[in-house]
Formats: sequence, structure tokens, C-alpha cells
Amino acid sequence: MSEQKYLGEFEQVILLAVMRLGTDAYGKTIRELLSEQLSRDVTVGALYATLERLEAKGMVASSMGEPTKERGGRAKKYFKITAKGHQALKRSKDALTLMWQGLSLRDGMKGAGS
Amino acid sequence: MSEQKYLGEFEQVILLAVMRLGTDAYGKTIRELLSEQLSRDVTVGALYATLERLEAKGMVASSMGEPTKERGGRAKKYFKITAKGHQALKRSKDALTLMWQGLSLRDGMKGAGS
DNA sequence: ATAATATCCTCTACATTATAGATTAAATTG
DNA sequence: CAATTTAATCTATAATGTAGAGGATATTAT
Repeated sequence: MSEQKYLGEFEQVILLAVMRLGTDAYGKTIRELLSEQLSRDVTVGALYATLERLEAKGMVASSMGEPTKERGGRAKKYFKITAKGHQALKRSKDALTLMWQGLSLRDGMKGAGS
Repeated sequence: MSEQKYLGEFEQVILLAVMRLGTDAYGKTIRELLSEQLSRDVTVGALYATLERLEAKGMVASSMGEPTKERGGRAKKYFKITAKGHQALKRSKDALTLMWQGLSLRDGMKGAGS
């Protein structure tokens, strides 16, 4: 048991990617999304390892799809975010939002005078 | 060498706390801020370990302050965010913002129909 | 049928972050 | 100087993040 409390940085990003891809979220599409949107190229290993952990924690659910496609190949493993995943994501977002409240980047650390 | 690319989840939160506290950021105040704002109670060990890592990466800078205060005690170690820390924070924020684009929580995974 | 090719997931290992709390350091007060 | 107060350092361990070789399963060409 023992529920870990917070989502890691990468876990958040992957959860968001899965959410975004809707019914078409699997290894390749997730990797492409991260590469296109964030210019973040992750290796397959990094991706699946994290998806597995998220599934173990009940944040995502998976199901194998029919392999019948354009040009052969193994069956895809589709992922979708669960209600628990949504909650975790919301908590993470709210926390960051709270901490950002009233802060602006731009001008670096001035004030600190003296 | 080897610049790690992304800030961890906790690193982000702490960096934001240091930024928020301005000239009064040290162990105790940071811990209090996290406890009050996020109801997140971290142990001293967790906090300092992360601050050390952030300093090693050049995201924050520290300086010892005069201990002369209300009731004795050891000197405080003040932290402030550096320009590099700002940049890292901005990158993290931008990435999350991009991924959140167009997504709304509320209604969970519908569409998946079939 | 079977070798070549295409897709995509599984497995193993190791690096970095996160978390805990006991311990030590340094100052004030009686 | 002993007791008290404030705050940082040290030592371990768990959880996340990162990599890439390797295996599985399907299609296409010969």
C-alpha cells in the first residue's frame, strides 16, 4: 500500500499527453506529441517505464488494440487516463498555480537590495 | 558536467517558494510557506537536500545571515533564486502550459465510446 | 512457405530526485 | 556554564527519470 502523494514532473507531462491524445494514445503517438509540442525526445524505455508506474498507481488504464493496420507490426497498447489520474493532475496544477500566484518572471531578482 | 534538463516536481515548488519569500527565504520560512499555502509538510532533510541540489545546479545562491535575533540560535542560511533558476522555472511553466492547452478537467474520458 | 521488413512493446540497469529524522552547531538566557 | 532555542548538516532509503538492447507480431515480396 502507501499512496505516494505527488506526481513527478515527467509523470505529469505523460498524463497530459495521454489525456490530449484521447482514444489514440499509445507509445508512438505519445512520443511524437512530446517531441512536437515540447521538443522533448524521450526514449521508448523511459516512456513505457513511466506508463507502467502510472498504471500501477491507477492513474491510467491500458488495453491492447487490433494490430491490423497500414503495414504490419505488433499490436498497440492504448492508454487512457483514469478518474484518479485526473484528480492527481488537478492537484498538481492547483499547487503550481497557487505558488505562481502574484509572481512574474521578467525582471530577475531585484528587491534583494544591499 | 552534463546539465540535467528538467526540474523535478519538488524542485519547482521550492524554487517558487524561494522566489516568493524574496529576501526572507531560509529553511524555516520556506517550510512554513509550503505548509500554509499547499498544506504540504516536508521534513527538514527533504528541504535542505533539495536546496543543496538546486544550489549545485546554480538555480539558487545562498549566504549566511547574522544570527542576532529574538532568542538565540544558529545563523540562518538565506537562499535566493538565480537568473538560471528563473529560466528553468519559466521553461517548466511553459511546458506545462503548452500541454494543458485546450484541455479541461471536469468531464473525464468520454469520447472513447465504441 | 519463408525471408525481409515494419511496428511497437518488454526487460534490464543505472542515474537523479524525493523523503525521513537523528544529530550537530551556534547563539541566548538564567 | 548548563539549559534552552533556532536552524542547519549528515546518513539512509524509496521513488522517479533515463537509456537502449532485444523480443514479439504482423505485412509484403519472392
